[in-house]
Amino acid sequence: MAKAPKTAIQPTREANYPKWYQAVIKASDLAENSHVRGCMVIKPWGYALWENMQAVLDGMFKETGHQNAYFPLFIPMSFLEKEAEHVDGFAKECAVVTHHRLEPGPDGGLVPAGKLEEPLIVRPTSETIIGATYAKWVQSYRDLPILINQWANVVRWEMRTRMFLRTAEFLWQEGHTCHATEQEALDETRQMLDVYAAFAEDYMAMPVIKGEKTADERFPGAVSTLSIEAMMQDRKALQAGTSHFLGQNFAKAQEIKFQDQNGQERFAWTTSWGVSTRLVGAMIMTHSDDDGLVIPPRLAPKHIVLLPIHRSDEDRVTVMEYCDSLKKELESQDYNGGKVKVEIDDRDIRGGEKTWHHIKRGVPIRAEVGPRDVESGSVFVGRRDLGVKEKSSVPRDEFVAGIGKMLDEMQTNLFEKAATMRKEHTREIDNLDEFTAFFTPENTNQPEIHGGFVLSHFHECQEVLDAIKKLKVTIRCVPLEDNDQPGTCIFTGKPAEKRAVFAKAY
RNA sequence: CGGGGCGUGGCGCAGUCUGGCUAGCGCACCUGCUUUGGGAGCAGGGGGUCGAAGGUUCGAAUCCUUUCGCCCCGACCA
Repeated sequence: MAKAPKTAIQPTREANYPKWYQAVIKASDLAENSHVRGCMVIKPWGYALWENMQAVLDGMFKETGHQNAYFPLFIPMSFLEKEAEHVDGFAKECAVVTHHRLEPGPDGGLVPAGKLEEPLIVRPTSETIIGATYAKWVQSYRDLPILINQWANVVRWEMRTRMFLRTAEFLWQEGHTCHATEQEALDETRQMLDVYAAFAEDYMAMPVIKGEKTADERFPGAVSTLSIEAMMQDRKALQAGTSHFLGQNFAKAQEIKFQDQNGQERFAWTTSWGVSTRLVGAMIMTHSDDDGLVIPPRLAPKHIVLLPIHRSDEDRVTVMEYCDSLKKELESQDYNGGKVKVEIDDRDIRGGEKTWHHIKRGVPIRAEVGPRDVESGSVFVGRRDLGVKEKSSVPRDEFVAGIGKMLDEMQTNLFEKAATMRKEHTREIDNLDEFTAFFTPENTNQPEIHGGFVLSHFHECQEVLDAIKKLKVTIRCVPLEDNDQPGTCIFTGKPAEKRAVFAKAY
């Protein structure tokens, strides 16, 4: 017996969280670094997860009246220049296309030739090009609203990248809507935030706080930015989705105008909202453990893996027959608006290795089937959200009939676990000393997991920002719900209407 | 872009300070035998010229110069 490591993933979360995160991605086969700096290759298992996220979100967008469309990858540079704040926000991270042809160079390689008259930027986000298009589409109030989403890739030339959390190129969806009235646009902004929150909680099993960003954290060019914020297992915050009320800023910059019922010419009101492959990172950091990935059942590409165990050829035949028919029965069971997804892993490798393979990849349920199980009409079941050794024998009929319930239980369990974790590390703080202590690690020499979410009253001003910057803390958002008690800003002593969520963040 | 670290078979590393036997080790891989409700054991085997370029030297993974890339921390950000 080889000395099996205590955990499949090393280092553990406690020992080194960032390294653990990378190790999980590698061990679970989600993605890997590519030959291009800052860009990743999303492998089949990771992409299947993203596809599941896409499918659910896409359904939610359509239920709320949106349609998909597609706009160009390239944006003329002049488009970006039209909205001043927008330029400031994105100019530094734009990839720029300046040529359209390659020619043999003097040293044998290729050199760019055919300089473009106007450089094109690779979209970091599409407000400008979509806005310019909407300007052509909108003449009358009868043309509104426009409710469009696009699934796309965008490029932001970030200084520092991290797989899924921040890559130079990433996949996302961006909704862009255009309305006749301010209220309608505001309602849309809030509606899509609620959609994101519902997705995060109901599908990702990830509790989130819905809130509004302060001015310094706002999307460049937006009037207000709403976000959902989640707590990762290292107690840092991750912005998991944003919904922006753009007011008339982009409409004015790009002349999205229409005539209203009274023949008056008016600027439209626009919104934009998006979530990205960052959600995969959020999912990893919310649920995974020191044995690898844990996938909430409602997003899992496979719900159950059947692991046949057999020695003789004779056993093999009966075990495989049993597995095949069990697979069919399971696949006829309803789950989450579809059917249960089952895989039989009959690869000719050691049983232990096979089991760990699926543990590391986060398959929700493992069911071992050997001659003994065949004989007794049962299966030996292990759940990814429980201990590796917490396996139990379940009668086959019971297993099949209860599979939906078991997956639901696991889904709920994951959410509860995450919610409990967040609750334990969230507190209301009403004085600065306590606040400072909360965000100061005990051992400054080594990175350690500390802090969490703090709800404190604040008066939005530079003084507050300077104070928290020293602690490497940011204002995540001002919660939209249960936040009506006025108080005193713990940094300035000024009266404050609301509390904000303070946290260290990704 | 600032600070730190690292590039040696598929992966993880040792060797580099103090140049010198055919460049090692673990895992993975291949073959055989054994084992089989569990990340197997034994035996045999294949694969690297040490990120790249230049230099010093009788001799360079090791010293010097230049360069490319990656990771971590910071600033910035979905």
